[in-house]
Amino acid sequence: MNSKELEIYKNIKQAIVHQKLRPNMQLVEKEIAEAFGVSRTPVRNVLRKLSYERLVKIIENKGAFVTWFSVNEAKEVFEMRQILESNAVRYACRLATEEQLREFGKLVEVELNTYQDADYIEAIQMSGKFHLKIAELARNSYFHLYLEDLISQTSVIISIYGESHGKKSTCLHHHHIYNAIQQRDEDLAVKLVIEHLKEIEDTLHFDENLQIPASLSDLFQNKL
Amino acid sequence: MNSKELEIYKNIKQAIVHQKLRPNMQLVEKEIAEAFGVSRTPVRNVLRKLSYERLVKIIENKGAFVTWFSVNEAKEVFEMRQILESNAVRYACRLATEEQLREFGKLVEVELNTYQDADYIEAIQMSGKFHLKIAELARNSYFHLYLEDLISQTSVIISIYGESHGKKSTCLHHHHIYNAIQQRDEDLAVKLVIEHLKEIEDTLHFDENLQIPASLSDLFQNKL
DNA sequence: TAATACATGATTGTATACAATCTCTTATAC
DNA sequence: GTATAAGAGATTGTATACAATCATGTATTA
Repeated sequence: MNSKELEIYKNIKQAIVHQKLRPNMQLVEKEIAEAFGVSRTPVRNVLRKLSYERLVKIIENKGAFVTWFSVNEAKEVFEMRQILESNAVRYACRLATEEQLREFGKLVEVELNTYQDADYIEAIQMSGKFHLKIAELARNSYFHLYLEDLISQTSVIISIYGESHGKKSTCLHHHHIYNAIQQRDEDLAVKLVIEHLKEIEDTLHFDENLQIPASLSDLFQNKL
Repeated sequence: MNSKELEIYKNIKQAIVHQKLRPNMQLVEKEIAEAFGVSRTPVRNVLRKLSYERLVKIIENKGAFVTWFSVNEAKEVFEMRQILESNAVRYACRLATEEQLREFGKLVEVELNTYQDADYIEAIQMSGKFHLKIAELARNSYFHLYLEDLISQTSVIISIYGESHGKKSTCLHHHHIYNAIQQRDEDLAVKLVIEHLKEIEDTLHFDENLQIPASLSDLFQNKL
């Protein structure tokens, strides 16, 4: 992916993760192409990449839509995050250098400060960075590869089923997890990560019948 | 991905996994397009998908090449497989229905028979199916999603560093693992899976300096 | 002879034109 | 009035033409 596509990719992904683009919304190639001053070709490449990350669902001859996660799909995401992150944090405890831990400490500090003048969108971003930092410390690029996607998906899931981001507790949890890693207390760190993920999941209101309409015509099309 | 692209995708992926296309070989768009009687457009889409699966590496303005895995990358693959498969097999023990276990049993039988008239390529395929079946039984689509890729990557890694596939021991291991799952003995199943993966990894000869040339010009380019 | 510059060919990257498909409207028949 | 069919518009899918880039080979010059 070259710089032009990367630019488009980052923008769309951010719009989805920041919940500017809501689940089920259609992403029309031509509109995006015109917005970025390019042809449809690079846009199509970006939409495909996003579909492999499950942030976008492409339906043949219909188009690309921001992914709607069913209750079951959402639970799968949390389950896989628990598996990967509990392993990652264990590896992190064993493998992180003192240098890396200091850097990690700074990140946690910044997150705490960011929370003070809490911008919702910044909170999403900071929280994601925290979790991905643990993946980095674990020294296996697949942790980062997979968790990058799963964490982005979590943002969409939260935008569907709840209002969890930016909670004060998130920051405190992160700080406790950091402390455990810093003291290289594997078992405690794993326990805290699992609890943390559980708490996020528990703030959600899983309603099978919930539907966010992508447009007014969508909302009313069955009522005429 | 539509049926046309799927056809191309399956063919190229199979050629890589079956080691017809060797690591570092270039995949020229035009050649592939002509071979399948299509334009470059769908071929490019397929190559991109394969690059997201890490079977192909795309270098800007140079082209697509079958991925070469470094020793470190190879070890990451095995490490992540151990994490995912040990979890998957645990879930499988808990969640698989009796019906699913019977089906699984048949698969193991077939694998044993296939081994008798052992075709190397069939052995690769059967072994992959076994591992992916466990991912299915675990009832979380991410197991299958991730392991599908990791298992394909393993084939390429074996083609670089060793000659492990099709061993008799593989089949026996699989049978033992199946028995453990069938008896829902989680801890035993996990232990056997970890041992099995370790043994595959141990048959490899990790040589940092190993290089498979993609062509003669590649081989001699540093010697002139 | 060695090094640089230029030209050529091959390959990938992008834009665009056209084909196929789907959706929604309108018209027609019953 | 309802249901079916035809048609227009919008959107995606594919092929192709052209642009950009890279690698190779040749020629020129010191």
